[in-house]
Amino acid sequence: MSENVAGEIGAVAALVRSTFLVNAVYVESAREYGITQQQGQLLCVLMAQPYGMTELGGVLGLAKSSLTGLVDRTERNGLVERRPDPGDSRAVRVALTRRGARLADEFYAETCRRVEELTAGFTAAERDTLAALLGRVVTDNQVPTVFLEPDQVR
Amino acid sequence: MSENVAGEIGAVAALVRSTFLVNAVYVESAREYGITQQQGQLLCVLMAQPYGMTELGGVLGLAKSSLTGLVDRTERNGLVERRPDPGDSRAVRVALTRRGARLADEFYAETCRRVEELTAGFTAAERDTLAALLGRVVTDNQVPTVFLEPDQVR
DNA sequence: CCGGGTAGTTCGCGGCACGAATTTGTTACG
DNA sequence: CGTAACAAATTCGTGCCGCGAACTACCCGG
Repeated sequence: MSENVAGEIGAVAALVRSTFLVNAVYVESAREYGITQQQGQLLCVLMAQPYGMTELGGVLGLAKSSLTGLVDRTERNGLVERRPDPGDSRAVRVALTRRGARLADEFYAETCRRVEELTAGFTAAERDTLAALLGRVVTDNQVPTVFLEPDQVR
Repeated sequence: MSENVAGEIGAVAALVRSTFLVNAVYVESAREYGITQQQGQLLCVLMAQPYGMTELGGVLGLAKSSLTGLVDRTERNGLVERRPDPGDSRAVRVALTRRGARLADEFYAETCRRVEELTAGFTAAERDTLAALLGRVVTDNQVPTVFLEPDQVR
C-alpha cells in the first residue's frame, strides 16, 4: 500500500491538494460575481429549494449563530430573503430572491465551467472513472447536497 | 457527455462535493489540535522547509498582508518563528519552532488518517486509480505543495 | 549616490465562525 | 387549561481571516 515511486502521488495527498485547488477555483469564481465563497455556497444550496435556518446549518455544517450572520449579509445584498414558515411562526424559510436566483445560476454555471476545466486533459472515460470514484467518496461519507448535478438545475 | 442516469454523479459535482468533505475534515482536525485550518495549512507547508513571506503567499494563494497576520497569530501560539534571512536583511524566513514541528507532525498524521478514512470502502486498486487521476488534476493545474506525501515527511 | 524595484508591515475594513445567553413560539402532559 | 420542557432564531462579544492602499527599510544597477 502506498509504495511511492518517484513522481507518483498518494491518494491522501491527492485528495487534499485537489481540495485546495477546487476551493481556490470556487473562491475566485465567487469573487468574480461580487460575493464570498460562503455566500456562493449558500446560493448553490438554495438553488434546490428553500431551507430553514437550522436545516441550513446542518447542510453547510455551521452553527446557528454563524448562519444568522451569513443570511443577514446575503439578504443585505438582495440575494436571499427570509420568508415566514407557514406552519411554525418561530421558523423561517430562506429562499433566493429573483436576483439571487439569477446570480446563483450564473455563478453555478461559471463554477462548473471552471471546475470542468481542471480535468481538461482527461478523456471522457477518465472523467467518468474519476466521477464514479469521487461519487462513492461523497455518498459513502454522506456529504450534503452543497452542489447540484447540472441536470438537476431548474 | 454527462448523461446522468439516476444515482450517478457528474465529475464536476463530485469534485465540488468531495472538496467540501475534505475541507470539513481538515477544519475539524485542526480544531482538535487547537489551531485553525489556516494555521494548520501553514504548518503543513512549513514541514517541508522554511519559506519567505512572499514565497508563502504564492504557495498559499494569499496576499502579503494576509500572511503577516497569519504568521503573527501562529507565532503568538509559539508554532512558527521569523528568522532573519542571511542574505537579505529585509527578508524573513518563516520556520517551525520545535513545538510547531511536533504539532505539525501530529496534525499532519491525524489529518492523513481521517482523509484516508474517507476511502475506507475502497479496494487498493480503486484507491490507486483515484490517486492517479487526482494526481493528474493536481499536476496539470500546478497546485503548490500545500500537503506533503507521507514518505516525504522527515 | 540615487532612483527604481522588492520584502514585509501597518492600518482600516468587512466577512466569517463560534459559544453563551436570550426571546419567542410550540408541544406534551398532568 | 396551564405550565414545563423543548425548539427556532437572534443577539452579543470575541477572535480569526483576507484584502488593498500606504508605508518603511533595504537591495541593486547605473
